[in-house]
Amino acid sequence: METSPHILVIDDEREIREPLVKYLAKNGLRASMAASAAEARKDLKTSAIDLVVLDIMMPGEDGLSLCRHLRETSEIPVILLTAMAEDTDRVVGLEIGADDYVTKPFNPRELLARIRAVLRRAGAVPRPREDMETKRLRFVGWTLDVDRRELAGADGVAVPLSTAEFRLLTAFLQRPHIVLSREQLLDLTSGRAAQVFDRSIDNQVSRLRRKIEADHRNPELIKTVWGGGYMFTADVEEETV
Amino acid sequence: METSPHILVIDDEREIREPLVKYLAKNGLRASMAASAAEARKDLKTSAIDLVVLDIMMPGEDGLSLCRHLRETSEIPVILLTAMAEDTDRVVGLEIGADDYVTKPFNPRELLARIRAVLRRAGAVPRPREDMETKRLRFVGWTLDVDRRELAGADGVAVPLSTAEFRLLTAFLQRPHIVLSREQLLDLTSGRAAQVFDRSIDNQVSRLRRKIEADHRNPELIKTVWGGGYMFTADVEEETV
DNA sequence: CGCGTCTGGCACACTTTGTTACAACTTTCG
DNA sequence: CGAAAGTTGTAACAAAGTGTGCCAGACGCG
Repeated sequence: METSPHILVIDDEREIREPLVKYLAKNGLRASMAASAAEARKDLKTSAIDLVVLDIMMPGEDGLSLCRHLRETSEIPVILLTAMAEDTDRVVGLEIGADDYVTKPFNPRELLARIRAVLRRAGAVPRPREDMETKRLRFVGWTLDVDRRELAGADGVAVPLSTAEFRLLTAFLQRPHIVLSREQLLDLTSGRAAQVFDRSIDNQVSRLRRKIEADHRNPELIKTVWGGGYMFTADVEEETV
Repeated sequence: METSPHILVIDDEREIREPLVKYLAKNGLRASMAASAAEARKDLKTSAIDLVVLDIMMPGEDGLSLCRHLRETSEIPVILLTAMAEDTDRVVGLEIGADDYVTKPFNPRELLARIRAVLRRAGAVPRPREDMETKRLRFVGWTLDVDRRELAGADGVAVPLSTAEFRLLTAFLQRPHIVLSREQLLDLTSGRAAQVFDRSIDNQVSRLRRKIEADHRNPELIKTVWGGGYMFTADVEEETV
């Protein structure tokens, strides 16, 4: 069952906000609205918003500020509404991380097309599935029980994993056959940014290899991509319980 | 090691094309140009293009047609250049899958900001350069498993490949029977521009030949094209799993 | 044949990665 | 509360991968 994307329209002018939400709903999108940045922040906390349409000029906290905050704390795409058609404003908007902008007055059909375009791009990203009902991940005989945080070999014998090892393995298993940089892996496992000479991922990979590779000197599962990062090379089978 | 994104500008008007490429290069991007859709298709085959800036109105095959083709066969982002500022044209462009558009005459700085914005979004995704669902490439007994980064001989024995060797071989296998210049190979394998006396590709070819040629003194698979580059001469069979 | 240019291969320098050791920190358990 | 065990990041060194300089030989052209 496909649930339609949830759009949040943030604009202080009711004459803009309400018709727009109606129009979007009529075209198969779920749409909510907020009349201020403060109101929007509440909605963002309590709803699973997929995309934000955001007016720049608003009393109180303005759109650019909220946009910046969104960019820092989430990956929710933002389309800016701007009254001015000046180049500098457009550029500033894009530079602080908005995904697109539309100048007022706008053609609703064009805005809809842009929303769909941005959603399409965002959807293309292999996003970590938060609605993971998957409980077990299998690969070449191994079984990782995500709920119990347990890894069992083909013979059924459990191999204890530390927290970091479990997170690293999970990150790999959710994204097999693609190269993951150290920075990405660090982000996925601990959510922190890399130091200048950060070798912690190397170390964790080394430790994980000892536990899951037949010969940790000739790794088959976690391959090194010189100058690129690491890649999990086995097929992964998901088992939802 | 600088690996700046590689932009392809496609426009039939030299007065647009050339200054734009210069401007992009001045701002830290690698830029190539094509004067027609046909020329562009060639470049797209032999270079690792990260983003396309595409004029809609061109003699011969027009921009929309090429854009549609790009969207069907790859995930390379497209920014459209359009002479008209009419809503319908914008919408059509976005609906067939362009990532953004700019109306002529355009402000170079704005276009640059849009290019950066689109690249940032695309860059978040580990980009599959080709629409490669292909998992195995076979040639005269050899089998390259692209997902596992493994090369196996006719006898099934695996030959270890380094990252650069793997990338080089993949570049060849995806473009057999075509002469590839050193510059193109460098672009395809490491995404960087060539130095003045760059011999790294020669070196990698030499190393690769030792691994896959029966007699690396008389290469049969990777032939040297004097003054031109290298050419992979065997037939390649793709196996999609 | 002679000349300049291009290519193959080697050696070496440099970068990146694997591994070990160790210190700092957390958790467990008495 | 404190000791013991386990976990994790940093540093250091060894090993592997990669690029550059060089030279001899191959090639194209007169």
